[in-house]
Amino acid sequence: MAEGGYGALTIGAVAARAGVGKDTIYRRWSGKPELVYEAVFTTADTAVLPDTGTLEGDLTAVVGSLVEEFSAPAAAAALPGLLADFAAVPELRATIRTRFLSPAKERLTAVFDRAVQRGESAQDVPVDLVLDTLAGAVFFHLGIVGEEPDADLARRIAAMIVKGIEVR
Amino acid sequence: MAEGGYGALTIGAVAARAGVGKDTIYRRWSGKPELVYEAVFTTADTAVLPDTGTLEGDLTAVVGSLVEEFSAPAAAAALPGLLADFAAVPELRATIRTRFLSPAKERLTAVFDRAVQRGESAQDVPVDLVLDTLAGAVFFHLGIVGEEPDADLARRIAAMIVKGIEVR
Amino acid sequence: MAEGGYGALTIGAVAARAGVGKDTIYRRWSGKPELVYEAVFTTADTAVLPDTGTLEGDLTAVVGSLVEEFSAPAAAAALPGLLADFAAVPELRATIRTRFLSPAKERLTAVFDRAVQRGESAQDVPVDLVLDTLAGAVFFHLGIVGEEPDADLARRIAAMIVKGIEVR
Amino acid sequence: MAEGGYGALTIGAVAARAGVGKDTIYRRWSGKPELVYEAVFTTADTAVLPDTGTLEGDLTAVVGSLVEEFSAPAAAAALPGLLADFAAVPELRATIRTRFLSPAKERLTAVFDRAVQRGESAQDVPVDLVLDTLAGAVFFHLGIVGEEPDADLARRIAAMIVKGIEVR
DNA sequence: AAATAATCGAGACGGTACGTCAGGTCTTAAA
DNA sequence: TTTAAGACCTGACGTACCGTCTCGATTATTT
Repeated sequence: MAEGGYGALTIGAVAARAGVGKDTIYRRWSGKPELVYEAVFTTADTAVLPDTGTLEGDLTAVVGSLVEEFSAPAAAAALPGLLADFAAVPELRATIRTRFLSPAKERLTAVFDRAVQRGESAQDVPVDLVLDTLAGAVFFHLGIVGEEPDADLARRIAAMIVKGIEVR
Repeated sequence: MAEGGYGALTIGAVAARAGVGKDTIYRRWSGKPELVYEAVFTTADTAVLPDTGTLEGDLTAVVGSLVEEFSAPAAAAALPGLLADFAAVPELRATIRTRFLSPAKERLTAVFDRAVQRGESAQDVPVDLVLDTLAGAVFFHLGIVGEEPDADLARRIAAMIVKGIEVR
Repeated sequence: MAEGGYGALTIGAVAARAGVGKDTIYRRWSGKPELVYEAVFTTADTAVLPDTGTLEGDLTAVVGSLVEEFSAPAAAAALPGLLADFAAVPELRATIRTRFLSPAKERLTAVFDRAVQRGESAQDVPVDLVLDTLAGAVFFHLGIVGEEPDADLARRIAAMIVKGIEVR
Repeated sequence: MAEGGYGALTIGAVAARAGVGKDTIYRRWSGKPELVYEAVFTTADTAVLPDTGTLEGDLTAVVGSLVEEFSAPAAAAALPGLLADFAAVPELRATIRTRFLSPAKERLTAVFDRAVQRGESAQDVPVDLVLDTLAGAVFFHLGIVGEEPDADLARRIAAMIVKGIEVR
């Protein structure tokens, strides 16, 4: 992944470098997308997000973890091609949210629960849409356009969006 | 594009269906990405955006045009693979903003100019980041996750983001 | 063998159908050629050839037994590929005469002994060459060209050759 | 062919050594059997057989040309596997006589015509059966059993068979 | 009767070849 | 000069079998 990117990675080369037959790869993964996904995005991020006390602070932390996830070298190289391959197959497409966003969704839900209790947020926040927006922003900015992972990025994106959620 | 998606479209098939030699294709386009880009995203959207009088209204209109652009059948089928191919080559990657977002950027700039004059918005709005966020949200929601193009989507995304820009 | 021929027969399929592990096959036979040979050509033909009283009659009986051996369904399906595999390995090639022709050779030797005693044949008949010719004729006619096993075939081949051996 | 035999010859290796893509091979030949056949057995043997004046002499010449054809290094290495592959496919099997024996058949027919005119042979000689016998003898002796091509072989086989054809 | 050894089925494994496909370049003959 | 047609080299694909190997489970043998 790091050497040539998603497109240049071939099952045959992976097998050869692993000292393994191609069959052994195909026995465990159905193809390149599954293999790369598992290799790159399975380091379960179990760190508990801090309770910063404000919606904006919490949201910045969530976006920060997305930035971290999407800007890791292997991930950045893999993401566009990987998502394209998933999106090309209806069955795989349906799993994208779960695969890439389920930890973020849990965190986001917790963040909103706290915000509701503090009275900062309404109860009917459309979590999936917010998540798509956050992830889309990070993915497009880093993965597609290829901007460097600005240290301040998470804060700026979070700030932009938090206002639309807060109860004024 | 519409029949099999970006992955299933081959230069050979395009040439054959066009009753043309492959060379004739390569004489005009450097490869599949350029060909598909020009075929799908070149219907210059020249419609002038209405001046709705409010930042939120104007922004909704901009996001609406993005939704329209990204959810056209051929575009939705092409986008993920197309962006992945562009993103895989540094030279092409640098052109993504221009290619896909330049009309939207013009509009967005105009919208912000008006908002500044109305006192709704500060002068230093980071247009590119806002644009990445809007485009990312729309692309991820429609192109990747594959949600149907909700009629209300543009308004909801715009509403979410406009608050972060408005001067309170 | 009967279902798909020698080429379509795989050790794995044999093992599976036998409800046996592949190792169990390899523990008993060194590979496909040995396995098929033993399965198809080991039904020891112990029938004693009749003493017809003439060289031609005896020879017809010998050729007849060759025809019978080579035209059994499994044998006809196996022979070309089997012989090719044997012929490809020098050590196995050396065993072909013994494996496939030793019963016929015994009979042929006996037939010639009787013919010499009757004065029908010289003493220095080149048994191996005659045998190669008889076997080659039968194998080529049935196994390769694939002619149906004509009931009269043995007599016609024997008649053709007996004249060259008889003392005139 | 000469280096590893029919079994060790692969389309990929042929293509590589020829500096050619595999597709180019498959575009011209349907597979290994056709490729090897054309490479090894297409050097049309156009030499006119001499009219020796006797059936035995003529027949020796015909068998001699078969011996020559089947004992050329590439041919000897190819024949068993090649015939096995042809014999395994009904459509190809039907072509074996034509492919390998048609020049010999022409010669044999001419030889018999002359023999009939000289009164040495009956008119109803079963040419195909004689040819199968001659070819089978040569093939089995050289190709399968692997005997060295004895200089005298053609004469001995011809002598054995001519008697069965001659009118006595 | 318990401990040990041998044998087995299942099938994973590293290899190698298969035949197909698309990419992008090239050659040819006709327009 | 440009074109349609398609051959060409390259390299990856996903599949099939090879013969070896490692597993447990099941028998047999020994203690």
